[in-house]
Amino acid sequence: MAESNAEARSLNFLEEIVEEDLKSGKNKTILTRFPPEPNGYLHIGHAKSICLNFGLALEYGGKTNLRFDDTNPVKEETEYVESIIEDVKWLGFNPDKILYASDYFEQLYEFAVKLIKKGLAYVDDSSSEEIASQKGTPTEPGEANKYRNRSVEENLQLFREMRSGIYEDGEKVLRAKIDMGSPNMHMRDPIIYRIKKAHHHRTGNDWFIYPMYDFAHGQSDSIEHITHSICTLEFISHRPLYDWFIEKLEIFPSRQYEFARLNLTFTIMSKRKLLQLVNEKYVDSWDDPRMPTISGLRRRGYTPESIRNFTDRIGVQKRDNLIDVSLLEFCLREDLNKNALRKMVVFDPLKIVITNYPEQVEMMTTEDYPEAGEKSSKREIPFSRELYIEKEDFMENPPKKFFRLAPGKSVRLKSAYIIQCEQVIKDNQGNITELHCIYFPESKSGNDASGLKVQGTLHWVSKAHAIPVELRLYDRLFKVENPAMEEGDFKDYINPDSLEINRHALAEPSLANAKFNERYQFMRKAYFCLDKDSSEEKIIFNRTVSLKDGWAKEVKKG
RNA sequence: UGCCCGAUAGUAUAAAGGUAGUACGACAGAUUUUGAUUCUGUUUGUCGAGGUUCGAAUCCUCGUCGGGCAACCA
Repeated sequence: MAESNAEARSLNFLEEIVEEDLKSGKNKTILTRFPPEPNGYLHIGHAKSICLNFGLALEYGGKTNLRFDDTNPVKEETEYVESIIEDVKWLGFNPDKILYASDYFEQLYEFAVKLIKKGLAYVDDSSSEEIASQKGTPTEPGEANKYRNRSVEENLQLFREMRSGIYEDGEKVLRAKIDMGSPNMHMRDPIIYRIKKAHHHRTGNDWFIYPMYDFAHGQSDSIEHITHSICTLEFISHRPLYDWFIEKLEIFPSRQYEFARLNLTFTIMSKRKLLQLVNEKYVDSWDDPRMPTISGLRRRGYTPESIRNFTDRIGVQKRDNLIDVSLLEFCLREDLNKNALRKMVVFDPLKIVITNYPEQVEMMTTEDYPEAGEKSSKREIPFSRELYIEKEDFMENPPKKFFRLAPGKSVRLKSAYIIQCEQVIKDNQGNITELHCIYFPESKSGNDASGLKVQGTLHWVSKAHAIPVELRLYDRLFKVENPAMEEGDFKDYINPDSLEINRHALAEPSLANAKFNERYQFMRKAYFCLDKDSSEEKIIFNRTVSLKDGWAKEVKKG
């Protein structure tokens, strides 16, 4: 992956660390890991972490494990495990190994015993409230309690009993004996094992005690010989603890490095809030195309390529950030522009009759991938006397800069003829019902001998051949840039117009064979993909992202 | 009023004591059988005050501002 043509490419801080460790001989090779807790679906923020961890390993010839941090049985489910594995693979990465912290429960238990034997851990009978109050606050030191001085033998006995299941949840915990006066809250004798008589998604009912994050994560890293354990900023204050356990347990010295998590405008990244949106029906599901989840983005039509590209461009640093969603959309369009099949779909049909065109069907040839130029595959589209164009592409009294159809004005119909509007037909209420136009036979696309010049080109479908489709038009989920930072409930800022369903759109006939793995550009409108709700009777497309609309901008300016 | 992170255009991200650059956005223009794409140009920045130095975004000091830390969550 190294850039050969840019030897002076600047490195991000993680790449610098890795290069230094490789150069100094500290590591011969690197091993990273992506460590999700299977308690929810992955989102675009996780994609940044995945790309970072896998990307770093790929760049320096190392490997990456996918390891589930499954130490809290009450929150974790195999449904989440499966979705996470699928999402990582969809993004284009292959874990060297798929592992689980729960695989190490026995070993972790032995680590705890070792700590007790060294006089560095003790069983505490205090209640959760007592422990909290004894812990002090960030500005006041904590204080030791009477259990802190239990003998090694007694601690060993008690810890064994905790495992055996004779105590109930909350009766006892195992704590590391460090420093109740530490300015770092995490060093004030952190709890490392608690009793939870719960069913675990993998170990079933084998265990009554489970290790806490701080006594599982670093240890798992060490067991796997992870060289660079990359996590988000909020774990910085855990690092002294991470290192303390490695030192006292005398195990492989994995090292932790922290980066700033991704924040994106007009959405939220909290798993808890995302779960709330699903549970309270603000969205249909975890993979609702409005969700920032990987599965939502996938269903929306995002490509793995565009997401990987995006994470490359945003870089990685330790400062908080809020990235403009327009950058994500730029990366998406960049990819789709190259790879989406062009199609014609009329969203809001207006009938036109070509009065001088015979009652016949003529097949027009058009390119599937205009960006590919001559190499593009081609397809044929039926053209006939009665067509539909977009309502918004006609104006009876157009402003000067309107390049589309108007009485007496002419435009080209994409890949077909130039037409001129002769007559506007209205109903009793004065609504425009159809347009009568004439076409110029000499102007046929590909061998235009008319010499006519037009300012606009419109998309169209043939009335007799068009097929009805449903379009789901998605917009941003929130009305404000940073919902998480607003006053009050984040749900008050949900965009009520985040989904608009169009049931009267008409598509060119080739779309009857739309495929799930294909991306489309409905010309002059937006990129779309087939939705999984589609059936034989109803073809449904999701709008992935709109095309940039220079005209809309012009209109807005007035 | 403890400890720990951090601060470069609107948003991100480079510059490792020596010309503040790049991308996205915005704006203007060219091209265009998609008002798309492409291309060209313009715009805007080192949190503040001191210090070290021939020279500071970079090193030091003191501030200011933002974030994190007091789950038997991860």
